[in-house]
Amino acid sequence: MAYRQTDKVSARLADTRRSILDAARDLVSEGGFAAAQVSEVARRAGVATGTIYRYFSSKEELCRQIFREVSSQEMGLLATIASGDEPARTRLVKVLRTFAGRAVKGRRLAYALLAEPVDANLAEERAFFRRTHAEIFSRILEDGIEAGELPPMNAKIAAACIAGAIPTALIGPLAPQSQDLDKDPERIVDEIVAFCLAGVGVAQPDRKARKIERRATV
Amino acid sequence: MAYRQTDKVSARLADTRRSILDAARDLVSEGGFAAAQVSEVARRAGVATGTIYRYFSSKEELCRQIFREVSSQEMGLLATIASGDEPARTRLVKVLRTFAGRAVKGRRLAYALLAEPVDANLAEERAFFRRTHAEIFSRILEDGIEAGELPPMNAKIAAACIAGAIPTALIGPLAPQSQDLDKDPERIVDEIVAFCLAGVGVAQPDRKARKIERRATV
DNA sequence: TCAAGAAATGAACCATGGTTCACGCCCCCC
DNA sequence: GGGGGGCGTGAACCATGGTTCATTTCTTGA
Repeated sequence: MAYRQTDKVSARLADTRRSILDAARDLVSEGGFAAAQVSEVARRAGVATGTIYRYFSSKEELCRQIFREVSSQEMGLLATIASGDEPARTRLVKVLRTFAGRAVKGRRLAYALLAEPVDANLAEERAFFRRTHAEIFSRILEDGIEAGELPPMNAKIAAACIAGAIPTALIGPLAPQSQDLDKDPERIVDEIVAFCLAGVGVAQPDRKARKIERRATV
Repeated sequence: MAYRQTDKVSARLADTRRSILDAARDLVSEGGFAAAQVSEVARRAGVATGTIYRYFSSKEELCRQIFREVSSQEMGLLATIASGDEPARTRLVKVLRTFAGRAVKGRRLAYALLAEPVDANLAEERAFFRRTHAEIFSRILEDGIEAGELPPMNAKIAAACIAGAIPTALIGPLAPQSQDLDKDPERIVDEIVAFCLAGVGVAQPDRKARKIERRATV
């Protein structure tokens, strides 16, 4: 025996792994998963193509990691708001505004996570991500129905509608022009959230009330 | 000069073209665009692979044709309802129920048209399709707002929300189990349409009224 | 310093699936 | 019926992009 991994080395390995993940994530948030070609990731991370395969068994696994890292961060944010002890309607407004607001800010990334064409394996990961969204929405709705804050409805279906409406109205061919989104994102987010709230039977607050609630979100 | 295309020949050519298109469309509605590989289309149509290229300059063009044929049929259906002279709210209900109803019935095809990963060129075609949908919705909404049947809102954004909510709630990972959709499609369609109507400020009709309107849709 | 083994390398490899093309056949007109 | 095409064929070709692996370059303990 003449070689055993020392701390210094394993730290360097961890660094390399990290820099590969970072490179991949950057590429994804710039140009979607399509831009994250193995050789390009390697170039960015400053390693050889083959090196990627010492850290990830396949491109698919690398992409999956990226997906998990990014999406779990987003979901954590929403889950925290959702599990607060405020009234359901308040939590609902905050969650929707946060979801929409973050999608606007990180449009390219949101596109990659929610809408970009990906292959079957990544699609699974995405399905999980979206289902978690829907579950967060639907749990709040159920709370609200139980508490009499919201009218009775099929919460799962309403949640799916919300999870479809918000990204569609913000990303992709039905979204407003990108420049308009940058110019006045709040107005557009307001409008979309208003649609969803009305959809689940929340009477619209007037503009002044809206402004107050707005402060409470990311 | 010793050859000029005769009627018999051009009829045969048209037939072949048609059978290629049919084969491709069948494959798409069975397994999405992914299943429509050139060699497979050729096999189904009973011609050689190379023959496809005597009728279509590329696979992309073939797919585009399929897309147009199928989607223009769907859009025509909606456009007809939309341009009727009934009150905006009635037209809206009919259009939404038709859109949702057809998506449920032809789920695989709807998936291919609306959600399946496709490459950039087909994505353009899809964008057109979806924009047309949104335009149909938004025109009705504008009519309704103008007539005082609907509250003021940004019709374009609301239309995008609708165009996102309905497919998301019916197709893909957030849709109910396929067997549940088959068991009682109407109930689910009702629920989704109710969400969208509420979203644009239409007070919910009670169940009896709904049943009457239901008869009026495809 | 040296041997043993891990880590890194990147050019070659391979799988997939669209596209081409040299050839044979059929159709038209003289 | 013969010649000048267009039409049909399908095996070969090619482009893309992920994956491998023989080789080289560290690292480590003796």
